[in-house]
Amino acid sequence: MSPSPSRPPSNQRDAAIQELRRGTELAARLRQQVELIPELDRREAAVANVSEIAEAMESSLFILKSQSEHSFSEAGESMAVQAGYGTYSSDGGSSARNGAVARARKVRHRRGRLGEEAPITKEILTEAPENDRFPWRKYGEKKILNAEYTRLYYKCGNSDNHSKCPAKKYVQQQSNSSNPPLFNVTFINEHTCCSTMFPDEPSSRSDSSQVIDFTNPSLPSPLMEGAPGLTQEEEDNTSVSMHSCGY
DNA sequence: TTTATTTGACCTGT
DNA sequence: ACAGGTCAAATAAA
Repeated sequence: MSPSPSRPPSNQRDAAIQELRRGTELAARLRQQVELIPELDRREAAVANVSEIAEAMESSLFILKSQSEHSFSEAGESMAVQAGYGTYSSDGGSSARNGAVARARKVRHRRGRLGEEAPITKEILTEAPENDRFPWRKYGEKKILNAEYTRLYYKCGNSDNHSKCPAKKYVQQQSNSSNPPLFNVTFINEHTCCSTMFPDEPSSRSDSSQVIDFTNPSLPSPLMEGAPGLTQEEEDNTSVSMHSCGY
């Protein structure tokens, strides 16, 4: 309805994407280097940090790419974004289905038949499945055939409030129990809420999710621990206006 | 008291 | 029939 909020020009976005790609590569190199640290504790801590850096890069890349895709095809044409170590497809093989519930006699939209857009999925392998700076709420857990660990189901913490964010993720611990354990995380749908959680900051009362506009270039990276200057009240005042932020 | 998580039931697609 | 995904009542935690 409302006109889409102003976005950075595409050339700026492309430049940012390029920089983020470079950052991702550098993080990969850095990881190789820190893996040479002889002390186990320090090595693991460093590897974890580098992984987080890489994830932050990925998230930012994904956000920017989602935006540029949207600017080309608003109507949810099949998106093909390749992002670092994550694969991205318009129908991630597992084809997330919408369930339905009889108990509540709710009529829910069925899975897209012909012409209905498939959910956007993105799969990554990570040691820290929680650490993607979005507020997730667990809604299910399931034993999966031939999987050693149960699969956990999360939806965006803003799925129930006004923004009706459709984003979900499935977390599956890899059976080869490496140390630290690896998790296969499948993201379903983009975030429409642009919310992130900053563990170091107390969440505000009655609105546990913090609404941050990731598209705002003035924002410091959420990766910086305890990053100051995030005035989310300002975001609230500007009513956030639903950026399609992706991850 | 409110909010988040757990868990068994039930759904859909294959 | 089975596997995977979702719901919502029950429960736990804040």
